[in-house]
This record gives sequence, C-alpha cells and structure tokens, in this order.
Amino acid sequence: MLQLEVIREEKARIVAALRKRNWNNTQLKAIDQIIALDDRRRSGQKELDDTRAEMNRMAKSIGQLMGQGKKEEAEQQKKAVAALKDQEKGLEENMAAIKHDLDQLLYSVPNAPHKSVPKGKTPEDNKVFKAWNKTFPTLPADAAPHWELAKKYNLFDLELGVKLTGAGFPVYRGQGARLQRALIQFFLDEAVKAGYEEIMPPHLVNEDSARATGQLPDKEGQMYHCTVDDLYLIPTAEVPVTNILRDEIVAEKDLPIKMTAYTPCFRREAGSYGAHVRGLNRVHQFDKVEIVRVEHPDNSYKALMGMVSHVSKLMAKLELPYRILLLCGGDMGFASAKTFDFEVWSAAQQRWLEVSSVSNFETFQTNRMKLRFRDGNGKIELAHTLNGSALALARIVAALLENNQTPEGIQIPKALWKYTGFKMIK
RNA sequence: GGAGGAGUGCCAGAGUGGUUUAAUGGAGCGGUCUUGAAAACCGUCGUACUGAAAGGUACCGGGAGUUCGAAUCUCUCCUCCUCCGCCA
Repeated sequence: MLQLEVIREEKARIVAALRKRNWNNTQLKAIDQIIALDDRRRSGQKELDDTRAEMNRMAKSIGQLMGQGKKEEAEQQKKAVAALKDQEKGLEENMAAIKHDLDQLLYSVPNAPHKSVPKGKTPEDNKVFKAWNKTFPTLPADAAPHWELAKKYNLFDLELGVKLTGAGFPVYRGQGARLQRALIQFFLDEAVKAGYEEIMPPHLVNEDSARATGQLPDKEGQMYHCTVDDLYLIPTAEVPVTNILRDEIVAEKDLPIKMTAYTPCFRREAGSYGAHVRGLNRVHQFDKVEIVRVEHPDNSYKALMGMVSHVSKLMAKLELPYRILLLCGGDMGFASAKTFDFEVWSAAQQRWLEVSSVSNFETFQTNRMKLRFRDGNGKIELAHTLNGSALALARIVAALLENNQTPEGIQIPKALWKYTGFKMIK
C-alpha cells in the first residue's frame, strides 16, 4: 500500500498518478479521506497516550503508598483511576475504529504509476516498447494449433485433467512432460547464472503472506483457498519468495537480494471461458519460474531494465518471436508502479500470448510487509521489490509447439537439447 | 492424533504481581592503546506511533481477560522440544 507520509507530502503527485489509472473525482476522494482519518488518528493517539501516562503515574504512586503502608490513601487513588480507565477504554475503541477505516481505505488504493507510464484505459493503449522486426515463422499448409498437436504427439491431455481434477488442469505426458521439465530446468539454470539464489518455497501460504504481496484483499477470488486450514494455494512464486523477507531489516550492503523459484501456479480464473482460452492459453495450474529482487530505491528502475533484458535473452535462446509492451495505467496490476509485459507470437493461432510480466512495485509491497534496510547513516528505509516471470511455461509451450511444427515433427530449440534429450518431438 | 515441557532483544540468558527504565554475558558499532592486529579498557547498541524538541505511549510467540499496576496470574490460539501413535 502507499505510504501515509507520501500521500500527505506528495498528494498532488499521487493524485495525478492515480488519474493515469483512470481514477475519477469520486474515487480520488479516498485520498482526502485518508488524510482526514490520519489527522484524527494522530490526535486520538496523543489523547490516548496522555491518558495512559496519567494512569501509569497513579499506578506507581499507589505502589509507593502501599509500600509505605498508607492503605487509606492508596484506596482513594484507586477510585480516581477508575474514571481514567473508562476514558481509556472509550479512546481505545475510537482508535481501533479509526485505524480500521484507515486501513480499509489504504488497502483500496492501488500503487501510483511511475511518471514514465503511459495514459490509457485498455490493453490497446499499451505502448509497444520493443517490436518484433524480424519475420514470423512460416508454417506448413496443415499447421495445427497446439491443442491439436498435443493430441497428435501425446504431449498433454486436458480431458484427462477433467477426469482427475476439472477443467483447466492439463496432464502432461511423454515428451510433453519431459519438455516441461526441460524448460523449468533451463529457466532455473539461466536465473542462477544471472546471480539469483534458487529457492524451493511452500506452495501454500497463510493469510499474512498473501496480504503482504497484495493478493489479499484485492484478488481474493483469484486464489484457491483451503478453508479448513485457512491457507491459500500460491498464484505465483512471488508470494512465498518475497515474503521470505517480510518483517526484516536488512543491511544496505546486502542489497540487491536476488531470488528465483520454480513453482506451479494456481489460479481460479473465475468466469473466463471461450475460444480464446482453449488449450494452454489459460489454465488453472501452470508452471512458472519467477525472479524476485529486493533493491535499493535508487537502483530499482535500473534493476527493472536488467530483468527485462534477462527475459529477452531467454526468448532469444528459445528462438521465439516476441514483443515487449509497456503497460498503460489502465492495464497495470494493482500493486505495480511500472510493468513490462512480454508476448510471444503463437503462429498457428495467429495471436500474441502473454508469457511474462516484469514489474517494479517500489515500496507498495515493502510497506505492507515492513521489508526495510538500514542505510549508511543507520536510518531505516523501505526497500523496493520487483519480480518477473522468467518464464511462464504453459503459453511458451503453446508457442514452441505451434511455431516449430514441421511435417517431420516439432523441432526443439537448440538451447533445450541438453535438457530434453531429444531434438525433435515425433 | 495423545501426554508432558518450553517460547524474553541480533545470539545466549536472568526475571513468577510494584524503583524493571527488561539484569548480565557475547556479537556488532564508535573510541583509547598499538606500526598493524589481538587483548584490555571506555562508550554505544530494539521497533513502531506521537511530538519542533524534551518527552510520552505501545510491544517479552499471537489474541483476549483479571488487577490501581502483568514479562510474571487466567483463558485461547500458534510454534518448537521430548515421549507415544501413524506415516513417504
């Protein structure tokens, strides 16, 4: 969430930034409400503290009187404290209500887009940051979409997934399963080579973790929730990995902290059905290697470009046509200050598929999770967090299968040979 | 799952109702000494809210309660340890 002090001190900038997310005047009233509530919180805190200070003084004096055996006087003072106690209780309730309202408002405000983020309302308004200026693959006359190729070569089975679980849970098998494992290992190896520490986190997280990275309360319905144990299946490795540093104060010299993890990702994707979600285009469970960075605020935008460059290299090594979009204010995720999306060209479907999203969250997550660092002067500051998919598998697989199909079989890019153990799916 | 024990600061560890303002030791940081280092000695050493500052307030696993006053007593939840059961 946004920092209160930033909202107070840089209100004009925040308001302008939220307009980029197409916030109207009615929505923007939340900002003034936040400031008004914070004023009430401050004065209420002072009043409560003063009352408690007085109670503490009297308690101490009662203790002394008892010690001196002055029971009468002590009893009198006890009666005087009773009135203060009622007052304290009232003030506490008042403060709890104010804090509750303030939190609700703060949780409802998305991150302020960076000044370089373009205006816009829909995905059509995203800016092409890097276009694909080479040729697209030429396919044979009988080119098939990936879900047909999957049947032909026995690579994955969605209907079998329905039997085992439900719609959107693919069962990978044979060379298809091997390709999954190869891609995961390739992505992890590349991330480790780039200096990221490999992490294997839990695939379920508690409510605190889900709130810290911004999944709760904003995307409650997106996650699978195990209600008996009150745990959430992770929608991305970002959640457990970033939370490793929750409530930590790290040394400035330890920045940046770079971590990578492979996990399956679970998303309910409620309400999305139809032709555009066929095959692996949108599924409830998919595999992804994520990269996460904790950065010094001065370096976070440089780091963002570093991550974009890392993902670009992966695309190049997989020999896939791709483009990079700079998301407009209207299309960005709730917690992000700036996001680049990677889209891969899916040749048989003749459409772009999103395969990576690389974002700088600035202090939006670290403010929620109290992830800070101590600078050279001993001052404690919020760090910046960033993350990106490097990469999400399901759609990469879709594109690989479609783009590389030949009458003889599906060609595997060279970079994967040592992981797959085969050069061609037959 | 059952029985018992335990959770205190960066770490170790004292404190079972009132000068506790959480002792003490270690680590860390600053300094003295030294060619440098070690040792010794001196100092410093939590976080948050509030306040211009001085200061005030809260926090001893989480939450609730008893009391004029709680790290300390009660309830509840969580975690860890020991034993038993089950188990890849």
